[in-house]
Amino acid sequence: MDFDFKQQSAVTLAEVAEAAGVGESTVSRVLRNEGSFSRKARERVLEAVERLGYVPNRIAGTLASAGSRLVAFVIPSLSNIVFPDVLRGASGVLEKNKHQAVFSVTDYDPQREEALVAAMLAWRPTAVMLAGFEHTEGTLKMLRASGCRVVEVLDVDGAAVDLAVGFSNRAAGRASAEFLLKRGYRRIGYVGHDLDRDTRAGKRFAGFRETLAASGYPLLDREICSGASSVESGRLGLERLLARYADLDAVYFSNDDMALGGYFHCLSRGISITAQLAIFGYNGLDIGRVTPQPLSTIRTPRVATGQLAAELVVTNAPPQVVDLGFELVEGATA
Amino acid sequence: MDFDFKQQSAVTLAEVAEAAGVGESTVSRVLRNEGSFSRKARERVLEAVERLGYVPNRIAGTLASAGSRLVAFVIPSLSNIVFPDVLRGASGVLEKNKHQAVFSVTDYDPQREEALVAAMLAWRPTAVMLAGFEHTEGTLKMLRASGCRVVEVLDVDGAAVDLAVGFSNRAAGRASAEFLLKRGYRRIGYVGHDLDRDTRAGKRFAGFRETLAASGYPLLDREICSGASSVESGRLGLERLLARYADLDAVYFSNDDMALGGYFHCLSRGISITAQLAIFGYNGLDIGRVTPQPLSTIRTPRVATGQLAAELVVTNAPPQVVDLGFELVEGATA
DNA sequence: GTCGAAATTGGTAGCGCTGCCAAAAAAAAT
DNA sequence: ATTTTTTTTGGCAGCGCTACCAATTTCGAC
Repeated sequence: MDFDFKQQSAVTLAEVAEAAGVGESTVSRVLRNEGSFSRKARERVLEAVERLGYVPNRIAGTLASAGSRLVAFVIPSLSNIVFPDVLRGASGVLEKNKHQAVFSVTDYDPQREEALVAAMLAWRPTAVMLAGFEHTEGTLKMLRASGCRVVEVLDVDGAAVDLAVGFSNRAAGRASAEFLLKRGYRRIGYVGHDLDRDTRAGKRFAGFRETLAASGYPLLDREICSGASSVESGRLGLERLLARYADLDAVYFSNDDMALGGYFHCLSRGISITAQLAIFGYNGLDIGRVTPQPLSTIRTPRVATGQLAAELVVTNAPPQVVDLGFELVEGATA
Repeated sequence: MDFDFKQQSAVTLAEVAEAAGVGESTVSRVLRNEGSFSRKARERVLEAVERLGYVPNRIAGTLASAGSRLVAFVIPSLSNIVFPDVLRGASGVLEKNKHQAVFSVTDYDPQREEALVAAMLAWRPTAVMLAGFEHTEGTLKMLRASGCRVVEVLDVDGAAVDLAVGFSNRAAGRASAEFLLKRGYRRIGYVGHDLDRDTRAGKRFAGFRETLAASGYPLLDREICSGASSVESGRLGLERLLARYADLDAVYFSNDDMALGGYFHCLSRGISITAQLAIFGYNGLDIGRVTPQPLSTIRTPRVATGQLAAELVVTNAPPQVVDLGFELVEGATA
């Protein structure tokens, strides 16, 4: 299976200096466009760089100077569109500011998160971005000791290490409940995915139940599907829930994927949406806007979260928690 | 806006060595679990590491030794689920093999791709992964000169620089056309997104048209939506196409996102699917399996592509092109 | 033309780690 | 107890770059 591959290109800054007939420092200054150098020196350096096909070595550069301009993302998942969205927002800003994104996936496991944070810190990133506030003691300790910026995204209900950008999941849950109650729904159920792992979904659910309980129309039943959220498990979850409580009049789903599953279940079974059963989701996915009846949901600023998180990092902003809020989309399913 | 933040943790290997009362080399060997050292030395080192909260510096390590164990992904987009899927597959394998993923997003722009590849190579990655075979001359030149492994994913129709893992988009287009023809559809249209940028979608379309033309039932019309693929533009595209050709009996979409938009359009307008109009997609998204009528589409091994690509890299396999194939999902919409 | 200020330049000491090598210690063989 | 073999150990030279500083050149003003 093994195979001998040629070594890395060996053109170094010293060779460029030699070829250009200038000193190493001059090459370094020209390439970083920093400090002073003559027009002539610049031309000779650039010519040599071009001719030799020199590619600077940022490993060496970082070691010699200060910042790595590396931003480490330690995210729970890539299947849940939320995280690619945050990455997308952040990556645009980072690229514009000559930073690099590195990432690892924890699969919602705090122990893995700890290991991955350690691995990331070995690259001496400028900042580490994590989802939410729930981390192991070890993770927190490492982050605090690392001296690099820490951004906890997609939540604001908790104690931030340094920076935090997101919105209140608990408030989103409450707003969803209030909306359903206002619309007159009373026999309400919940279909969700694994809450222990996805603590933000857990917070939404907590806020939701709390509001229902306070209103005098407590949650009737819930169906928790093990594993990650998916359209299929949303469908299945609703089917199971309805088997137990056929007379539910509204169901809150842990997110839009699950809700779409529920929506399709209703379509398939001829369950009239809103007349017989209301459906409410979370996230505000694009697809939910194009279904024959637009999905009632809460739209979250995921891309903006990534963007702002990245901006705070590149501008070296002071520690703060930014609540970007969310928007309730009335839609037509509740 | 600026803010003074404490410097990086300054614990170095030398300090650990000092604290443990051993030489630097011994610390290095213990931490990498390589070479020989006594049980006692190991204990003292680990104790000191723990006590000082030492985090190895891979920047320095990489500079001193050989591989960075960094794998660079230069992908067109994070909105198109295809790429997060590939990343997901690869990231699992890479983490298992102590490699790190770095990425940048080109937004389907070859010029940006070139700039980003240059930026990536500055990190001296073990491998660079790109989408498809269409790159600028400059990109190819740099990649070849870099000496690092190159993996071109999600396509096999073209000349690979080194490794390639994917499937034939052209063949997928042909298979889709054959399927529709076999089902008896004759008045066929196409709704797609920007083909110049997404060359793989372009290849599918080319294969599709080719087969139709050869069959004597050439493509009747097409609607190209500018911008990225989305459910909304699929819906809109179909609406426009039907305004011109009301009597189409089947529509091929550039992917499942677009196709779902078309599907929803039919649902909304009461267009009977298959009886009046057939819909065919591409990708095999999960959501297409749960709609009341499962989407007819081609399922592609995206996660497996990422996995295999990563495996070939970590095992340093010889240059090769691996065609992972695809699966036609009959579904119920065509 | 001379002089001081400003612009430009190159040498060199690290950055923190690993690889190499020779020295020291421990174990095995005599 | 001595020699040989094996295991363990530490010193130190880089890896390729940037930061710092001192040296040199250029420039404008007098």
